[in-house]
Amino acid sequence: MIDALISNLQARDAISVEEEQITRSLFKQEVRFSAGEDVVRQGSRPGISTLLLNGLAARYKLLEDGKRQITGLHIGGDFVDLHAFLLKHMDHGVLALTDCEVMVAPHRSLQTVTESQPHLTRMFWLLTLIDGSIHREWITAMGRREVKAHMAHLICEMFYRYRAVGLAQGTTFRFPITQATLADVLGVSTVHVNKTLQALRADNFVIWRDGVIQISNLEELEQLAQFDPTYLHFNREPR
Amino acid sequence: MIDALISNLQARDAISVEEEQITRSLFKQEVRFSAGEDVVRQGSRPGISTLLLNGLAARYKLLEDGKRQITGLHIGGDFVDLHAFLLKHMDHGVLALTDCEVMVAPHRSLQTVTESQPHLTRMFWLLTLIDGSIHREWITAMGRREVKAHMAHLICEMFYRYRAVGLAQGTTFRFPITQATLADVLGVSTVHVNKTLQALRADNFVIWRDGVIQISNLEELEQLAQFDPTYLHFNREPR
DNA sequence: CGTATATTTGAACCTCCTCAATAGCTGTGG
DNA sequence: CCACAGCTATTGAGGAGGTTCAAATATACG
Repeated sequence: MIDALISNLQARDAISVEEEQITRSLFKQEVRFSAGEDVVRQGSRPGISTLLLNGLAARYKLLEDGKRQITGLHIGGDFVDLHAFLLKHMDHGVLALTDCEVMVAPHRSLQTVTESQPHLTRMFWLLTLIDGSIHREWITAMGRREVKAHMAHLICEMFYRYRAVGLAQGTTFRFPITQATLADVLGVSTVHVNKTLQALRADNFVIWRDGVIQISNLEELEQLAQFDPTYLHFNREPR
Repeated sequence: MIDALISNLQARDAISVEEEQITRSLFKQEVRFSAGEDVVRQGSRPGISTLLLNGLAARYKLLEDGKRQITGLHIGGDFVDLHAFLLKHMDHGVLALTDCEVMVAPHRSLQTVTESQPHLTRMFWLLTLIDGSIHREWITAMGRREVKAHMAHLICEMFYRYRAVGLAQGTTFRFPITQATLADVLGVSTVHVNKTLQALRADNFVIWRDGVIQISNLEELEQLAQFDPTYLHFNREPR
């Protein structure tokens, strides 16, 4: 199931057979986390980086007053804490929102890649740059979109990302997140998430039940969200 | 004045004399931008990356409805659009907030670095990862801090960053940003920026006049902001 | 000295929050 | 098989934080 990572790479540039093999060989033992468990702890210094095979995970920061903000969502095929390879210190945590299967790559293996595989190194670098690009879009959504448009934007983003790894059927995809968690993504209260969600349903933008989202009209939803998928950089070109 | 970039690198790991020379040789012609000019245009595909020598610049996104969100601030020594080297397409613009001097590095030179200088490559990668780390902190501030604390947090961050490149005298530093621009950083209205700033002044946290900030009591300001400089990764270690 | 830019102020309004209670769902043990 | 616990979703009401609009007041510049 490292295939999803390969898909994510192939979606951005051609990956040679050798590079694919090297990438696959990076990951050793498989580990499972239950929903609610920390995959990576805030403040730790991991010697490994984590590839999410399946499940939903969140990067988050805790404030002293107990508030939580989720700064990123990750699905199968995401190299969740690749950045720890160079940052060394985790300034945030990674939480399993559902049961998760992951595989881990020792940092010394990644080091070897950087010493001998320039193109693959650039591709890994690229993955972290796309994370950054998503961060910028989220900042924009938090600062300058009202909550309804922000939520619509998030739905669009997750749809494109799930589809890219083959986890969407038409415009339907599984996105098992609770409203309380969603509140920590959007930076608003749970109550407001609930009411906003109802507004989206009432206007027939989405059908969202039992952790499954069905986008009724993608074009209209994108318009509401002012969504432009460019920032996900799903274009294949020499990097 | 590439020194500030070297400082930024040296602050995170030892850089060899050879690496320093290679880094310096990357940058060719010097270019000047006046306040208000675009350094990099949203939607463009630059063949070069830009090092800011001095001045203040902002990354920003424009929404269709005319709203603007600033997603990052950059000062002398910041490799402003290094990420364009691999992302290729600019999903946001970079704006000179004051007159700016920059130098540019052709992407093919950066390509050469990645082919032959693994450690330097990792250091450049690291710079983009620190940008990402700052993005996460901004997301958290936007989502879970009230405006007063958010503003305090930004002041703390800019102080640490200016100090790291030798541009702070004690707790005083030049930060020539208008309140309207600050509003686009914090994601609030200009009116509210003004009132929040007055509150910070009234409580004697800062003296901010003519583009110069003097932090009256850093410790108290950091407490108000719940500021922890860890995310700036100002620690020197093997990367 | 007039024009443009930046800051400051006031008032009405609205988004979103907090607090608190209700209702539905799922799994577990007696 | 029911009772209960625990989690998730939903609802209502009052209140705080932040917005918008509009105008007044600096401040800078040629």
